[in-house]
Order: sequence, then C-alpha cells, then structure tokens
Amino acid sequence: MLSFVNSALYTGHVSGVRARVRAEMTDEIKRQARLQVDAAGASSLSLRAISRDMGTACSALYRYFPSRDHLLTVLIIENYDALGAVVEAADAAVPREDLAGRWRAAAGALRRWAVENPADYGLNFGTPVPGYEAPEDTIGPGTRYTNTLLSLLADIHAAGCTTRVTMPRSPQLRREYRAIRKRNGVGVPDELLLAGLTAWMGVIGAVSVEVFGHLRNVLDEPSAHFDAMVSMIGHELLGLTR
Amino acid sequence: MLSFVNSALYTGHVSGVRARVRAEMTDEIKRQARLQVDAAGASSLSLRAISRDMGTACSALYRYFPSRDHLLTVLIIENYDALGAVVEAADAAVPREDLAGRWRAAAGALRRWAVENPADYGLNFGTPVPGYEAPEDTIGPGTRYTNTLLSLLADIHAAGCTTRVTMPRSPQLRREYRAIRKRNGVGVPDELLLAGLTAWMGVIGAVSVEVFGHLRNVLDEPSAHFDAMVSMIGHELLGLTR
DNA sequence: GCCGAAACGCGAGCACCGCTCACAATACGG
DNA sequence: CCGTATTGTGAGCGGTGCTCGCGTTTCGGC
Repeated sequence: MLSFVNSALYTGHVSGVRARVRAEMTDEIKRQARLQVDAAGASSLSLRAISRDMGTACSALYRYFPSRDHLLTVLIIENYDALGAVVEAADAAVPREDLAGRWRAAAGALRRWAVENPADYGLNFGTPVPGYEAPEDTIGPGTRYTNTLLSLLADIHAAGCTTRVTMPRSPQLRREYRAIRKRNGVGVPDELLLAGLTAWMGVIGAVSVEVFGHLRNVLDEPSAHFDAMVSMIGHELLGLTR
Repeated sequence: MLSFVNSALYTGHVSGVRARVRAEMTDEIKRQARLQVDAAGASSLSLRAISRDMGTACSALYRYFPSRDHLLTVLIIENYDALGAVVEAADAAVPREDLAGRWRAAAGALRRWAVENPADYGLNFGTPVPGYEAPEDTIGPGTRYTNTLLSLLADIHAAGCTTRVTMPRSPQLRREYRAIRKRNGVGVPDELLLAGLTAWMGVIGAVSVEVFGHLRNVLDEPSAHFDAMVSMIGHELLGLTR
C-alpha cells in the first residue's frame, strides 16, 4: 500500500533511525490531514495548515507527499480499506446461513461508517475532482467492500434463493453481466446480478442522500427508513425469504 | 428567485438603463461561472478568472454576488430548476395513464440530465461543503423534481396499483411517513411510500455511482443497466404491472 | 434642470493557498 | 571516515477570496 507515493520519494532501507522517523512523520501528517478533513471537509485541506500544526516548514511536507492530491489519494485508499474492514467484519459476525441477516449487517455497517465519518464518505463517494483519475492503488481497496457484497450474492445463489426479478431481453446487458462474472469469478445468474447491483446502488443512494443532507426536510431519523428499505430490498429483490 | 442575493445588494427599480445593464452583467457572470464549473468542476471556480475573462476588475464582481459561495448557491438553484423542468417535461410527455412509462421517463430524464451535466449534478448531489447550510431559496426548486415523483406516486395509488412491499412494525417510521404525507399533501399508503423512497434513492444512487466514476471497471455502458433497473423497480417495488 | 445620494468600476492590499528551489544540516553506507 | 543521499529551512512565485477607499456615473426627488 502507498507504494506509488513513497517509491518516488524514498528508496532506502526500511531499517534504521531514519526510516522509523520517516514513518512516524508520515503517520503524523496523515493524522493531521484527517483531523482537517473531518473538521472542514476535503476541499479545505491545507498542507500549510498541517505544517503549522506540526511546527515544521510547509516545504518539508513535500518530502513525504509530492502533492496535496497524493495525500488525498492516500486518505481515499485508507478510507476504502477501513470501509472494507467494517463491512467484512459485519458480514462475518453473522452466521453464514443467515443470508438476510448478513445482507442487513453489511448494508448497515456501510451506512454506520458513512454517518460516523461523513467527510470521509464524501471524499470517496462524493463529487470527484474533474480530470482526477483514480490511481491504480485505489482500485484494489475500492473493491473490498463490493467483493463482500458479491460473495454474499454468490452465497444467496448457492443457497437456492430465487429472485422474482426478471431479466430484460438485452444482449448488450447480458454481455456486460457476463464480463462482470468473468472479472470477479462469481457464477451468479443475470437476474440476481441485476437485483444485486440495484440493491448496491440503492444503499449507496440512500447513504449519499442522507450524509449529503438531502433528507433534512424529508426524514427526521433516516435510520428507521434505511433499515426498512434494506430489509425490503433483501426480501423483494434478492429473494431472501426470511 | 435569487431574492436573497440581490436584495442585499440592489433595491432600486427594475426599469432604467442601470437595471438592464446590471441584469446583463449578472447573466454574463453566471454564464462564465457555468463555463468554468463545466470545464473544471465547482471546486475550481474562481471569481478572479471570471473577471479576467470579462475584462473587469475582480472586485467589481462583488457588486453582483457578495461571495463565491453565493454565486455557487445561485448555480445550484438554477440547476434544481433545470432538473425539475426536465423531469416534469419527461413525465408530461407520456400519457398520464401509462404509469410505468411515466416512471421510466422521469427517471431516465434525471439520469440524462446528470450525464449531460456531470459537474452540475456533482454540485447539487455531491459532497457538500461541511457547515454549508442550504439557504431557504434552494429548498423550493430542490423539491421540484421530487414533487413530480410524489405526484406520480399518488397517481399510482389512485390507479389502484398495489405494491408487494410490506411495512415493518415501526411506530417511528409510520410517524415519519405521516409527516411526509401531511407536509406534501399526498395520500399515499405507507407501503407505497417506502417503495417510492427506495425507488428514488435507487435512482440517485445509480446516477451518482455512474457520474462519479465508480462504474468504470464494472459496466461499460451503464445506460442499459439503468433502464433495466428502473423498469424492474417499477415492476417489483412500485407495483406497475405493465 | 439640478443636486444629493446611491450604485458602480477600479486598483491596491491583506491573508491564505500549492508548489519550487537553493542551501545548510544531518544520518547513512561503503 | 568520508562522500552521498535524505531531510529541514526560508524565501519566493503565481494563484485565490475578499476588503477598502477613491473617483466616476447614474438615478430620483425637489
């Protein structure tokens, strides 16, 4: 992790005083950056402010992160990783045969992480900077939480749950789904894939709408609706009969 | 519209040379701002760059918009209005008794507007600035496209369509839905409200995920999946039998 | 028609930002 | 032990939002 960042800056040995100090410094920069992001959002993250808080020259930070964007990229990667860990843990805490419970747990964990870390959620799932191409390093961690959902989908299929969802006659869409199956190595039928993608987008939409403040004059306590929606999606779309 | 902005700056009569020039100037600023937002995103909107393009002093712009945030707020309001118009037109272009067609048209119009104006969509539905409270003026236009969906929901209920969705035993959620009915004057039963909110969040999630680039390695052409998802939601959740 | 007041355009200026660079100090490895 | 690579420093460049005082222009009431 973080390879692309440090490889361009530091190629020395990992042992020795210097390497340890460097690691501490890097961690402290990230810690301060996270404080700023949580306090005032990613858009107002300032390397100069970090340097002030740390008592160093602002130019010194560029020895550790080549640019503000690279620092933000590292935070994004760590966010994806943290979200992935949270969703995986929630899924793993439920007996594997309780498919509806696992679905609710995974979706609820995603929402809880987002609500507890709104700025981080906004950094990863909000408006991207135009022209900002997600570096390779973000792809791996970025698929961690979706892989949990995909595995759950595979288990749903393996358990013999059948969705009521029907697939439209669209060769193009069938080709897309075939590519997804091949890329991820899951043998989920088209209907369940359609239902699963819809479930995923529904959760992302519900969380985004809540975290980004669009429910202010709609729902007082969005959690009750979220739980009802997730259960309903599991029942009506994913075919989880209980 | 724009009342809160201009009321603090200009209270003169609407006739006369000065008022006309002022209106032209205001429009030109907004035009240039929109060019910048579309080109490089809202985060890099610069009043100084606008002043350079217009050949005026940067301080002159503050006679028209008291701050960069106010200018962005005006753009947000206009975006909500444009989105509302697009969704309303799409809904109105379908025979009122074709409920499934209206649902597909409205959802498709929202997505099309978002895909054609990604920066604008990001400005309204993406990461908000922490601490940024949406001014009163944004609430009205912001509910325009949701009102279309609510009316459609009411027509679905009036047409006798019954959703398969069942409501959980949650007094709190029932209270929330009662408040929504009272606030919007629609007599939609709890089950259909749950289905409708889920449908809305599903659409927002699908569009956000696409526009914000999270489908890059998932779907080559998201429109096919979006159409399938919207039809499926109409059939399975909203109870549109055809 | 005139004259005070309101609105306007302008430029300098403040504090902040990301980022670069030459230079001095330091720790490491051969 | 000494050359070299790494690090910290401060000045500096061009950019940003925003403020303020000034002179000019336009408007509205007398």
